[in-house]
Amino acid sequence: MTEHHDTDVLFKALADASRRKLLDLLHAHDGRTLNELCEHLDMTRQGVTQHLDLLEAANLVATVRRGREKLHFLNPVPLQEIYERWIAKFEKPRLKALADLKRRMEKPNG
Amino acid sequence: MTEHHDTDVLFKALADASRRKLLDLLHAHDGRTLNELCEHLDMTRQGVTQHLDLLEAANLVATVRRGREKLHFLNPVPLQEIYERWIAKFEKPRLKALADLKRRMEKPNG
DNA sequence: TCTTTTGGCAAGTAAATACTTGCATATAGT
DNA sequence: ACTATATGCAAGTATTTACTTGCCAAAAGA
Repeated sequence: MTEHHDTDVLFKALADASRRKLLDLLHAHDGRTLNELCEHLDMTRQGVTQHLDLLEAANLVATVRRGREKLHFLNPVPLQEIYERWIAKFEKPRLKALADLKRRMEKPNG
Repeated sequence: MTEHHDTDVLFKALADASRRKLLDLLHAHDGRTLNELCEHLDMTRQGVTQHLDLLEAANLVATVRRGREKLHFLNPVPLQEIYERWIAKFEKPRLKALADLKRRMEKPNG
């Protein structure tokens, strides 16, 4: 609507479970090639490429070519911006405190 | 994918600019009726209803009927959960510090 | 009771989305 | 040079999504 275009691209990039899984995979282990990522998703390589293209357009993934391979890296900055713009804004201090407590209780030795 | 269904519903609810605008409207002023919300969006009432239904399914909006009116309230808890699960997880302390700094510099008298 | 206001329900449509198949290209290894 | 590997590009398709139009019902006010 009256909103920044990048914001829309970013939220749309996050709106698909396969793409969130790709982010998770890169979070667990950065710098993977396309084929390495494909092994974890139940779709063709071309499908994965298209998802990665969207993540790259949203600036959530950066790539580097090394020879015939393409390495993928996670960029968490846009997620931080979502937090600043969309979550901190809506956050009630009490609710944050509750969430913090819940997190501490869920992993007491974390 | 291997993911919780609610997570998908939540991200999909946030993936549309009109729905994010509705959240903004409720953040600015809670408890609005359907028609009040319609005044701010350039679409039919039925279209707005469908967006609100998705927000309600994602538990981002709760409603109460008062006579013939339907009042809408924002529930920020799922946003907090996104933060806990998706942003804090990907966050590098340095990047958070940068974002904080950027925010302070952008509104020096905020 | 009659009319207006507020909202619900259902079906239709146009566009966006998530894939696929098929073929082409560049790098690497033998 | 030949083959295998890693990826790119393009077009087709089925589903989902974001709307619309049209009609219906309930509550409120005259």
